[in-house]
Amino acid sequence: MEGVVDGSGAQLVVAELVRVQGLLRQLEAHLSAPCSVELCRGLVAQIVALTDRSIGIATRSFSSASGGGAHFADTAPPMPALTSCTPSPLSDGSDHQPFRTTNAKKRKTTARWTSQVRVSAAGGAEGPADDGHSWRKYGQKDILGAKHPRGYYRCTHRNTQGCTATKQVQRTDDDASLFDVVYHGEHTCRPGAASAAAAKRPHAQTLLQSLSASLTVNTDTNTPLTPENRAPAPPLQQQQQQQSVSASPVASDSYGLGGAGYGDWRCCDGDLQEVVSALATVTSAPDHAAMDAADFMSYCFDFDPAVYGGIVGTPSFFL
DNA sequence: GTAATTTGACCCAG
DNA sequence: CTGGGTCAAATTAC
Repeated sequence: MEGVVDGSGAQLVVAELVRVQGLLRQLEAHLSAPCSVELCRGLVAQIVALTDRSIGIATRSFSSASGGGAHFADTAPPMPALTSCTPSPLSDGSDHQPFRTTNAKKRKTTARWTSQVRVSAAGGAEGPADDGHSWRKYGQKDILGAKHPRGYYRCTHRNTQGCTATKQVQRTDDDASLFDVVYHGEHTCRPGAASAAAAKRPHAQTLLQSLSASLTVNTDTNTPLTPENRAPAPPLQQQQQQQSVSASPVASDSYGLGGAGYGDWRCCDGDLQEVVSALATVTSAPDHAAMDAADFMSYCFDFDPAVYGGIVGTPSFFL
């Protein structure tokens, strides 16, 4: 197993996780003694922000280590709690060319495919988990050969801020609790300050999922399913993925790794997936402040103090 | 009253 | 001609 990513990125992620650990310990201390709810909320906010940064660092590390493109795996198996990017009904012949460049009056010409993920329903079965953005449904179509209709959404801020991001959501045929979500374009809107971080990195959970999926190990060969040995995707599709990532805010913000290439950060995919899962959970936990410290850490990190003596410590996947 | 959703029609690529 | 994506009027929700 050798998901190889950038070494400096690894150091940054470790540093961020250590800070998260410190904040969690503070939170634990505060929760075990009378304290201000606002203080705890502030700590949670810092934890979320740091986690978000870690996600961004890890994402870019993997992107650079894999040739500059984020890989939205087409063959990764499903994972608990996380979405998986699986062969989808969306990926039929027509969807291999989702970005037609036309001058069609009614068709988007600027939208680019950002990601294609499979997500589980949030709580109920009405729709996939909130991805941090506000969407407005503008259409629904029955798709040939699919059991469920496809919903079309655009960013709520399209009219006010000209944000061109769109997404398509379709319940999977085989599991009604799963949704295939295809994102087009980048968010150019500027939501309120409360969600500024999310705006800066609009699909943190999506990217995490993609990151995790991209490092899924083929258990038969014990070889990571990198783009090189994964079943070949349509060339156009790969090209589009790379284009969308290279132009994304994620790839250009201040935490960038300056084009660093392969490093010596070797990842055990199982551990990585745990970390990714934990990070994704932290950023999507419904009410961090409502949990007590033990529940919070258990929920987010499957943390057992008796075993680990720490929340994160030095992640075991940094070998 | 405003915003969001629904839904049939329209448009275009293949 | 067909299927997918979008529009926009009507409807519904807040």
